[in-house]
Amino acid sequence: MAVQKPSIPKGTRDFNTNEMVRRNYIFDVVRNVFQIFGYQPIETPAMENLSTLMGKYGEEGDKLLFKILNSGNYLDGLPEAVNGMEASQTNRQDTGSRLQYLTKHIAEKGLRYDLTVPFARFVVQHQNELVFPFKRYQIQPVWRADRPQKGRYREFFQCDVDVIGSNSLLYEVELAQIIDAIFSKLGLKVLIRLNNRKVLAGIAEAIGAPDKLTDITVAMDKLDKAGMDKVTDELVERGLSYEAIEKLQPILTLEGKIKEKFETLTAFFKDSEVGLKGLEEMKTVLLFLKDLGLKNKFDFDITLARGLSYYTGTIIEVKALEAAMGSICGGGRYDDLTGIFGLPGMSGVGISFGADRIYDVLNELNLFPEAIQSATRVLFVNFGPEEEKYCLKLLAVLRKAGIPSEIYPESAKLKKQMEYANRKKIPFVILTGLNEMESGLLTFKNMQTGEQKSCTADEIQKTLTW
RNA sequence: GUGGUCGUAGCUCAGUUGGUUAGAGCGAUAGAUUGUGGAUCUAUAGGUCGUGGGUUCAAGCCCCAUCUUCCACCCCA
Repeated sequence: MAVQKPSIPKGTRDFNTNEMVRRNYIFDVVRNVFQIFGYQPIETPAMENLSTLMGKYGEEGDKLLFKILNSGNYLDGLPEAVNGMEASQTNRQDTGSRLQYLTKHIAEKGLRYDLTVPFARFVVQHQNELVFPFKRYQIQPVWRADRPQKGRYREFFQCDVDVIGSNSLLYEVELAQIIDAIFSKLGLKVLIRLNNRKVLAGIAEAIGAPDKLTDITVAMDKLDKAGMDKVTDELVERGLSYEAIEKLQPILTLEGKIKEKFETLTAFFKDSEVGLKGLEEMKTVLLFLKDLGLKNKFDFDITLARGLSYYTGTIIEVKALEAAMGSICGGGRYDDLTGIFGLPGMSGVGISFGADRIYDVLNELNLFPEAIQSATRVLFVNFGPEEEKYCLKLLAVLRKAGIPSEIYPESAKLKKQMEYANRKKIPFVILTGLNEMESGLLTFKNMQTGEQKSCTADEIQKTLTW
């Protein structure tokens, strides 16, 4: 058989031991903070029924879903018409609908696109077993059939925290605290941007275009990247009247202190109930945060939009201040995500940390602690069968004391064994030959400084115990 | 989905207007050194030039397709 070149699918990656140690460091920090705030873990399957996933992420999202081909002869039961259509209908629209029809028949499962929608499904399915408000965290990979580029992968890990079954704004505050705690622990300076969908709805209402909410937000979101001219162009393109745009512009360029933004917007929203409600919510959250004194900066940013269609209240996005990377954490409140699965009136709020992007940023800024680099702390050199037996007992003692340790598997040349320790960055080596066995004093070498001394097993254990 | 970009040894990269047997550095392995790693020296191994077609007397180099990498747009973590 011909040898095939090993490879993995586009946008996926292997992680070597070094990378995994660092990734686990991130997961550990995140998990610990989640737990401290009283969240509990769940997991859901990598694949969901397509009916669960479709239509939850907007039109774009549907296209980015990885679909799983049915097992068996998936062409069975497919109407002849689908194949017959091929020749006769060639225009693009028909191809589209034919594809949609075909997909529905040959694929009924898909890989999850995020953790929030599966969570909503989970909550509805297990509603009778859960205690509400239900606080859960979930750290698992998700998949998107996107084109890979900087900070964008087809398989990546999300770390979600959500609470469902309460509309208390205390949870918004709690999530901001979680963000602050995690990034502080990771040593990453971030900006927490906050906004509220109701504020955005209020803006659309106040400029007389309530039906254009999505168009307005999508365009607005690009303000810092594209600039006012481009945003205006896009708004025109999306069918907004000049009058509306004129009203919108002063709001978009709103700068300065949070207090001033509130004053301007309160006046702006005098006829918009939803806008005022959004402002009220924002005010509550921001006052709490101000009082709590977070380590990281936060800001009320009305240009923050966030695409996912299910958000209804607060929206949150976090950016690293010292690295060029998209958002590394985002989320918001969704008032009725469970409604579609038959459980209405269940408000939830949650955020998602993008582990892979956080990794890239920490790596770029050299923020991974040195101490996590090596796993094994001490290596026993192997001098032969007798010595082996002797060392195995000492090894068991060290391991029982919680010291990661190992023995070289054969009595190879010392050079080779030392090199092994060196390359694995094992900080200490114990040499136990016949001399040492007789005297009971082991040769203990520090690989970093190069110095070595004779010690008893007890002394070594003490040195290695922190 | 749209536009661009990259691919030669494990890694980073040379490779002339298309012309014999495709090179270097680092790394790896072995030895110099039989109880001591990092430094030095010596030797050795390692390549279907991403893949598949095509043009040509001749292709790493030119053409087409395809896969992959990276980047921008769209969208997003």
